Amino acid sequence: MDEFKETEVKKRISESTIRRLSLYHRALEAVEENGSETISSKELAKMEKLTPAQVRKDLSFFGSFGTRGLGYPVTDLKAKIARILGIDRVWNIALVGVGNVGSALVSYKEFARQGFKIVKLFDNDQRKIGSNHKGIVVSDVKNIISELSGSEIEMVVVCVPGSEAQFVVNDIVKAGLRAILNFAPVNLKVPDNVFVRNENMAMELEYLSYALVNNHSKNRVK
Amino acid sequence: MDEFKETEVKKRISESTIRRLSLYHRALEAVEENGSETISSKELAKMEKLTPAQVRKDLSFFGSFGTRGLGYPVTDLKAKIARILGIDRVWNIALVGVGNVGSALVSYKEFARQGFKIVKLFDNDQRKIGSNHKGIVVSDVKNIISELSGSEIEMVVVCVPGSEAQFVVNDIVKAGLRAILNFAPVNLKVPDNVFVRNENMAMELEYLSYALVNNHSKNRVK
DNA sequence: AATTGTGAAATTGTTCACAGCA
DNA sequence: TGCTGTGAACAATTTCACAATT
Repeated sequence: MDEFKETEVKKRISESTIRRLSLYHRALEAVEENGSETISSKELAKMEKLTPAQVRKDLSFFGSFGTRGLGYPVTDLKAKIARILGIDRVWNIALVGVGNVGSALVSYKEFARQGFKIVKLFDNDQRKIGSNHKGIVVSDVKNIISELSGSEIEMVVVCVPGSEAQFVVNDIVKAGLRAILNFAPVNLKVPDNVFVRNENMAMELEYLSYALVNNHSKNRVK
Repeated sequence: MDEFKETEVKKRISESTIRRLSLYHRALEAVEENGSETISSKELAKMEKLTPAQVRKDLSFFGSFGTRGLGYPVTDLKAKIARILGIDRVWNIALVGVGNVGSALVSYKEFARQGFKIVKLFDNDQRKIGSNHKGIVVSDVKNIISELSGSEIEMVVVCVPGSEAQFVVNDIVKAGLRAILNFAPVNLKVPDNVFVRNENMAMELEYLSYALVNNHSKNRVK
């Protein structure tokens, strides 16, 4: 069974590597504003509390972007990472559930700045349907399948209550979309080719609670 | 006796285990509403898309909560996990930065439901200071050190712009607090005994972007 | 018969250490 | 000399597999 490998075996890039690419990208934005032209793995690592080896290893999965003895060219590396992450373009996004969290996200600058553009809103509340949020008129979630099918929208942010989330997601999947950012505190069932990321803000507070109660102390710096 | 587990030399429990405990707790809340009295590791795993072995291993770090042949008692296990996470009590929380995200969190039901009670608000905007959000009057962030020092507040949610976050956090640390949930897109520098969790919503969209662009498929054969 | 609890094995992820290059 | 790129070593985490228990 361990004979020959296929020639085009896709390397398995770990989720943590991708998440760190986001951090590197963010750090490089800051460095670029400083005007620095190059940055070493050591400096980049320090900015995000990682190790230089980790930075080099992560980047090496995608190519050789640096110059030995010098470091990485800031602008170029930033562009390459943006390319890898697919954020060298605009993504059109729909948001379902214009409640507290939903309406906050409509105005969330960090999304816009990274090219994530919320262009459509849905809700099931008659009082909200037809109302205007930041120039976007709220549509009835009943029409979500037809409005998303074949549209320019490729991602959906779900901010509805937990009890409704699965139904909404079923419709999103029916409309043929494959990327969902879920703020509802439930585990969504989706087909294998659909990507779901969960944003669970209470979970982070629970982690802090655990840390305080268990009186952890962090690792020493070597 | 599993009572001794707590007094033993502290095992290093991984972050992922703690995060999964949050998931188990959430799942058990749902199961309890169903009225089921016991649940097997297999059922619990299925609810959160994990493996039964993972569930048993995670729980085994903290004690023997189940009965062989039967499974785990739902209400009891839920209470034990709440105890481990430290969410068997109310945590008083301050929130700094009453902008879009900040004010959404003041009304975020999931926090309240888990015993995370936002009791104090801070901002640096004169138009917001003195205003009322859900019964809480916004204080001037200038007074944050004195208002938090020795108060009943033990955690702070930071929702200020990235450029201000480090300054606010310095004051939180000066006030003696040790748990921070950070929504600003920057890496905060804090002493070793202070816990910071970062909530980076754009990062999750970036992950979705990567997944779509790289045409991943979750059921890819290894 | 069903299911836990847990060492051991397998897998995945991180760090080391150094060859290679500017 | 300084710093990258990377195989190898190491560490952490997950899964397996089965004895123990009800």
